[in-house]
Amino acid sequence: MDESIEPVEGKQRDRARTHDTILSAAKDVLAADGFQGFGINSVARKAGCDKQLIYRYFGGLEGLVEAIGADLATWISDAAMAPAVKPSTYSQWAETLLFGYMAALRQNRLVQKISAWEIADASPSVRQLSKARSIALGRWIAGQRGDLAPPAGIDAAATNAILIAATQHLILASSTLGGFSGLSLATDEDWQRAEAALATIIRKVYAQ
Amino acid sequence: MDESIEPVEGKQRDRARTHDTILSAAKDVLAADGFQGFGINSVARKAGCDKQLIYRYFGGLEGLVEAIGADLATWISDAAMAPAVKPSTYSQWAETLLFGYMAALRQNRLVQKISAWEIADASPSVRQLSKARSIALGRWIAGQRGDLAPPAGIDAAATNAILIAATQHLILASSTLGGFSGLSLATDEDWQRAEAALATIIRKVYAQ
DNA sequence: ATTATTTATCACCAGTCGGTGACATGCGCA
DNA sequence: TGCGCATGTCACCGACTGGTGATAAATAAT
Repeated sequence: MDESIEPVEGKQRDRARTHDTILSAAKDVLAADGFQGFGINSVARKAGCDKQLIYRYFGGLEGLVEAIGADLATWISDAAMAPAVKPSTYSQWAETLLFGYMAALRQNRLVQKISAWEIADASPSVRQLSKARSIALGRWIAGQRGDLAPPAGIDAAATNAILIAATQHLILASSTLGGFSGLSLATDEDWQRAEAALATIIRKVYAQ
Repeated sequence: MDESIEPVEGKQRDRARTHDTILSAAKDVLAADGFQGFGINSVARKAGCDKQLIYRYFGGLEGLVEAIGADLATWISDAAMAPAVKPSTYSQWAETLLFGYMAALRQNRLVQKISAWEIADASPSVRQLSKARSIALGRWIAGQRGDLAPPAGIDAAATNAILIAATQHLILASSTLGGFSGLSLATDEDWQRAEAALATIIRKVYAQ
């Protein structure tokens, strides 16, 4: 008999490859079915391998989540491009930062999900992932920081938190509900409208 | 023997009472453990009765969720008090509406949870509850609507959606993370600071 | 007093979960 | 060649899940 027929495509005794397959399957399950359907069995099914391997290579679910977190260490720096022009006013700087964050978050579904779980669920696994997300975000903001000062009499920290909260909430709502509070957020035009409104707020609040 | 000793407190063959016990246990489980731990068995355990009764009185989990939704029909009208003075500018009206919503949402943990699940999870049960929430909210807003017009050149619908999104996100983040984006939201002073920043935004954007 | 009906409980089902120990198989090394 | 280790597979465990049919017990109707 010729046993070289059909090597079964992937059962090729390659630890590194299997490791990566599991990791990517885990991220898929997480992004698709949420933390609800996330478990040893579902990840193993998705990866097409035995769950025993997850224990061997990651030490169980906990280690798997840790590995995903490590994989997320640079999500925002990878996604948000550097500003084209150096901002010359605090208002410009805030706008650049907010839109950079918006673009980066919009194109990473997994990070969106994590941001949503952060406020919906307080399970240890979520904490782990949200910590990784937060660290990456903090590093990115620190890198963007300039020496511009906000106008006097404005609580910039609170205002920025509000603007970021709004941005984040709109993105999360759009990806599950397709909009928020009567504002549709499906098409690019919808988002241009939202961006325009945000820009107006920033300019009016941070007007020198 | 005296069999009147110890009537076992609640196993008194009272359908209405058992019905209410189950409903309130369901809301407790939902608010405490989230949708994760919400199920026939856990609700029955919490209510201290047999799960069969949930099928009999509510037709299963689905009917139970429906009943909870009906219970939520007036959450915001019950919580948000009527404005003390009738607003005379659009800016004032927006501020009143936003702070009313904020107060109502802050004091109802279950509705907070539902709002969070809305954007984190898309399960049918969540959709059901979030629909009930949304209807109650819409009715309330319609009741508050006046005949004031926003300043020209301002996209009021988008701006209001942004402000509501920010408010909602800050509340949800505060109850699970204790704050957002470096802004602490634990004490009343923290919230006064957030409210002040929101009021400033509204006044600057909606300045006539 | 004797039925009927409602209310509540129990035992059990198939299925899934996370987790583990035993086993097969292929690869590199001696 | 054969040995040993790394890789992958399988069968099984106890616990839990949603769901259902049969049964006990208390109340209402006759």
